[in-house]
Amino acid sequence: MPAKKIESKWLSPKELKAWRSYIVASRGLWDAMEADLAPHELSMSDYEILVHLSEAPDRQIRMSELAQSAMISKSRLSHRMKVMENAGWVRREVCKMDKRGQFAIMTDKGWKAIVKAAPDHVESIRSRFIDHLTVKDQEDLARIFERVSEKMREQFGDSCATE
Amino acid sequence: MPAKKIESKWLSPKELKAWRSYIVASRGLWDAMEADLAPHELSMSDYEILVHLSEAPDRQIRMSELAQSAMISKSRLSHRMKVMENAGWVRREVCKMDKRGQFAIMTDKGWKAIVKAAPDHVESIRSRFIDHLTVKDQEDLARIFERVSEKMREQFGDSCATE
DNA sequence: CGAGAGTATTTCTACTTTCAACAAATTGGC
DNA sequence: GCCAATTTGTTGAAAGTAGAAATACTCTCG
Repeated sequence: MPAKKIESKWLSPKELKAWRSYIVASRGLWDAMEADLAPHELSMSDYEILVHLSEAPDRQIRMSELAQSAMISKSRLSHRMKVMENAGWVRREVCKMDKRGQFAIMTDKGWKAIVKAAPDHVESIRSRFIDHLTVKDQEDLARIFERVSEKMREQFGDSCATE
Repeated sequence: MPAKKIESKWLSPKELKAWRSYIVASRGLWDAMEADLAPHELSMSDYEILVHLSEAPDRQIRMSELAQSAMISKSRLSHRMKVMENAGWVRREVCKMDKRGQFAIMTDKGWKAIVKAAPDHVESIRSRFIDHLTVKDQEDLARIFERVSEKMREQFGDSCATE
């Protein structure tokens, strides 16, 4: 049986514990932070979109780029943008250079919304996560997850295709 | 101003890096693992449900308990169970003792499905995550996320209320 | 016993997200 | 210049999800 890797042995206790703790905490953390953000009428995902938009030059950016940086599909971005457009936080404008393209543009109202939400969100990140880490922990986490991301990138181009 | 905490200062570079690396890697990891699991006609969430069900005594457990351990809402579990029931992986049976209740019961077919998927899933956990960690990393992660979970539990009972 | 309170689960409603087209515009070869 | 292939972004239908209301029991206590 010279086939694939037969090394699919089960996880050791330590490996299992690392994985389970990570997964369980992460799901809880996400839910808790969604809840923390809810008073601002924002989901974690919408917040992410707005942050990336707000960090773009002139607070405007092509839809595709935005989808990519926020790690969501184009169709999803399209749908969310429609909602946020109705809320008056963003507007869209065709790109002169490439008429297929659209620019997502953050409005003043959108800017104000994110500026208002940010301190609470930061406090949420702190109280739910950062405050329980030593500086060493922070460095370790950064190093570890940086590597995980890097390996994912080189591993397969697949699955990133958030098409 | 003795009010709440005004300490909502922004994150330090190290804090920010820890948070961003964690969030970015986690989203990528989740997507990649969903993709890895897809050939088995399973989502991460459904896999989780089946694992908890399979670990219950006699591979059967009350709906509420299952929802709680899999960290999903009851209505969602209800819906997924209907799907998995159609797939023949589980069945439901009223509880004799308390006729309000239902037991979720894993069928042989369900057991076979999870047994078949497990090795690939473990390989996925390894290749995407565990293989990039030293034993020290594993211990650190377990400790850190254990604490994060613990703090969430004691912090507020809210948001855990996956009611 | 029987009314009212409480519990377990499903169903209903209102989104949100995904998936598979689709139109429009651009690109590149010939 | 012309046509096929690709890229950009949108859309509508289908699937998924959360939370409230509905349903069907059980329990408590007078």
